[in-house]
Amino acid sequence: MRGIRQLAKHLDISIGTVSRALNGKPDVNEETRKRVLAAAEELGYVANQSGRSLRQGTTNVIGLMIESSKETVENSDNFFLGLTGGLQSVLARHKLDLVMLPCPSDEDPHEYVKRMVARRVVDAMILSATQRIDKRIDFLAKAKIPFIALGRSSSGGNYTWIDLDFEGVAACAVDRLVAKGHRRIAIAAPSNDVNLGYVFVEAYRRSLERHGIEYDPALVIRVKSSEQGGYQAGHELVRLEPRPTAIILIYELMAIGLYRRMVEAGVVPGRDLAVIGFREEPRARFLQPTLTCFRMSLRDLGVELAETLLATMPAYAEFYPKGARSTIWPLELVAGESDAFSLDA
Amino acid sequence: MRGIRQLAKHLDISIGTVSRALNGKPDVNEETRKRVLAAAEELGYVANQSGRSLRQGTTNVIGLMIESSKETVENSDNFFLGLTGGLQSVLARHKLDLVMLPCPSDEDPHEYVKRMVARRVVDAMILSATQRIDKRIDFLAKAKIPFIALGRSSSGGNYTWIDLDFEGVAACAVDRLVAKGHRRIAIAAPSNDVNLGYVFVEAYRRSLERHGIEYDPALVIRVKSSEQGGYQAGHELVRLEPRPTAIILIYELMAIGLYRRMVEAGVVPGRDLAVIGFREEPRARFLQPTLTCFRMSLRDLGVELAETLLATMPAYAEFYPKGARSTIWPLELVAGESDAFSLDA
DNA sequence: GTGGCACACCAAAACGTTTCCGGAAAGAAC
DNA sequence: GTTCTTTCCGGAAACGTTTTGGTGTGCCAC
Repeated sequence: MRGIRQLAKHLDISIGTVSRALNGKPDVNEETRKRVLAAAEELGYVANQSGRSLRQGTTNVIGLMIESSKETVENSDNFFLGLTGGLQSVLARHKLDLVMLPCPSDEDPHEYVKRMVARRVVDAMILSATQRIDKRIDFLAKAKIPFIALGRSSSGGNYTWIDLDFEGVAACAVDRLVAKGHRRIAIAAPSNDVNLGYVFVEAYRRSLERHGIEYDPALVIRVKSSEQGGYQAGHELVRLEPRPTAIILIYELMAIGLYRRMVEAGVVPGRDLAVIGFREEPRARFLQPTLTCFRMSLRDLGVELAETLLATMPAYAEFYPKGARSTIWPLELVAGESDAFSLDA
Repeated sequence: MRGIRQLAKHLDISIGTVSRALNGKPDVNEETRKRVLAAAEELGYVANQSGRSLRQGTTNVIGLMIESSKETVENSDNFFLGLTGGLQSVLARHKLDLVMLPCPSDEDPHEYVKRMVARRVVDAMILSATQRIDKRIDFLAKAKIPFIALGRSSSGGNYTWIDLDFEGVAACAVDRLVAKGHRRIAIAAPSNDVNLGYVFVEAYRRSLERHGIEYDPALVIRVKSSEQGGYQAGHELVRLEPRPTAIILIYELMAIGLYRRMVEAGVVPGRDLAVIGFREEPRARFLQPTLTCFRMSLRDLGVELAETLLATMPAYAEFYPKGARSTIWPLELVAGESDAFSLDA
C-alpha cells in the first residue's frame, strides 16, 4: 500500500518493470501490464509525486497565477474560476493538474513567481493582469520557464500571449455610436500603466479618427475599474461641457455606478446618454435599461490558453501542431437597450 | 549541477551543514550560518521542493478546494479569493504556501481529493461546500490527512469545522421581522441536501416557534441559490394566499431576481414586502431599496480557518495552544431599507 | 595525563521514482 | 550448431534534500 516497492513485491516483479507498466512504456509484456494495472487499482496505489518530480525534474502541475489584491477580489467576479473548466479539460488529456496561485497582496508578484518556479511548485505558468512593463514576463522568458500571458505587454520580447480583441471591441462600439449620430463619445478607462487601459484608449482614438472625429483627451476619463470608478466617471461626465452623448465603459461593472450617478443627475441612460459596456459581467446583467456589451466564452478561452501553452512546451508540442501562436480573442456583441436610441430622431 | 551541492562546493562546506544552516537547525556556527545565507542570497538558491518533499514526506503546501461547478462560478462572487488573504497571512508564518484546487465539474469531488492527497500535492486541505453526507470528509478523516471544513456535515465523526452562524442569523432575522409585526414570514433556501439549506431552515423554524408562530412548510420555498432562484422564489411568493409579508433569503444574490419579480407583480420591496438577505454580496450592494443583510470579514474568517487547521497538525500545534476547536462564525447585521417599514403602522 | 563534554562539522543513508544498461530466453536465419 | 534478433525483465544509478551517526577539535575538571 505504500510505494511502488510494495506493489512490486506483491506482484513478485522488479520495480522497474512495474514503473514501465504503469507509465505505458514499451518493453513490457501486455499480460504483465494488465496484472500490474489490476494490482495497482486493487491496492489503491498512486505514484508519489515528490519522487517522480525529483527524478524527472517536472511536477506535472500548471499554475494559474491570480493577483489577490482587494481590487481583483471585488471586481473580477470569478473570471478565473470560469477559466479553469476549459483549462482543465485540456490539461487532463496529459495528466496535468491545475492549481490556482493567489499572490498575496503584500508580496511582489515578481518575487512570488520566482519563488513558485524556483521551488518547483509548477512546471509552467499562466499569467494574467499583465502590466505594460512586467518583470514577471522578463523573468520567466529569461529563465526559460514555459508560460503564457493573458494580455500583451511590452516586456519579454518574443513571448506567447492571448489577448482580448480590444481593438475590435473599441471599433465596434465607436462604429455603433457614430452610426446612431453620436459625435462626442467619452470613454472610461484605467490608467495607461495597466496595459488594458493603454491599448483600449488607443484603439478608441484610431476608431474616432477613422470616422473623421477629432480625438479629445478631455473625454478620456481615468478611473478605477470598479463600481465606484463608474460612479466617479459619471461624476466627471456630467461636468463636461457640452455633455457627451455617449460613453464607452472599459469594465461593465462601471455601469452600475454610472447609472446611479446618472439617476442622481437626472440623466436617463438609454435616452439621454448612450452607454456601451465592455466585458459582460454576471452582476451587471440585471441593469435597466439593459446594457449593450460584449460577450465571450470563458471556457473556450481557457481551452485556447491551455492548448497554446502546451504548444510552447517541448514535451507536449507534438500534440498541438498549430504551434504557439499569439492570438487575439474575439468577443461577440450583445445589443441592449442602453444605446438603442438614435440621436437624430 | 545547481542545487545545494553547488552552494556547498562554492562555500567549501559539506551539504549537510549548508542544509542545517538554511533551515535554522542548531549544530551550526553563527558565523557559518551567516556566510551560507549570504551565499544563498547571492546565488539565488532556493531549495528544490521535490527533493525536500521526498525526504521529509511533506510538501509544505496547503490546498483550498473549490468546486468549480457552473453554479459556484456564477454565484460565489470571489468568496474564496477573499479568503486567501487571511489564510496566507497565517500560513506564511510557517513558510507554507497556499494553492487553490478547483475540482473540475465533471470529476467526483471525492475522487479529486483522493488524487490530490495520494499524489502528495498538498499536506492538508480546506474543504468547503460541505454536503450533509460528505465522502470527502470520511476519506480524509480515515486517512488521517489534516483538514478543516468550512461547514458542518453529518459525516466524519469528530472532525474540526468552522461554520457560519446560521442559527444566529435566522434568529436575528425572525426576531426583527416579528418585532415589526410580521407573522407570515417566508424563507427561500436550497434543498436539504445542501447542509446550509437544512441547518438554516431548521433554525428558522425554531425561531418562529419561540415566538409562538406556527411553522408552515408551504412558506419554505426551495430554489437554487442564485439570481434566477430568487426570481423563481418571487414567483412562488406571489402565488401564496394570503401573501407573506416578509421573506428571508438564504443568499443575497436571490434578492436581485426577487426584486425583479416583485416589480413585475407590482409589489414594492420595502413597502409591501419586507426582505432580509443573508450574506452580503458585492453585487447586491446597489439594490434599491438597500437590503438588510448580514456581513462578515472574509479575511478574518481565513485567519481563523488557517489557525484552526494548523492546530490540528502535530507539526504546528504547539504554536496554536487554543487547539482545534470547531467554531461558529458570527455575522453582523447591516440594517437596510428593505425591512424598515412596520406592519402595524 | 586522562576522562568527560560541548561544539561544529562531515559522510553517508535514506525518501520513491524513472530510466539506462545489460542480459536471459526464445526464435529465426544461415 | 552457431550467430543474430527480438522481447521482456532485473539491477542499479540517478534526482536534491534532510537527517542520523560519527569524528575531530578544543576546553575544563580531576
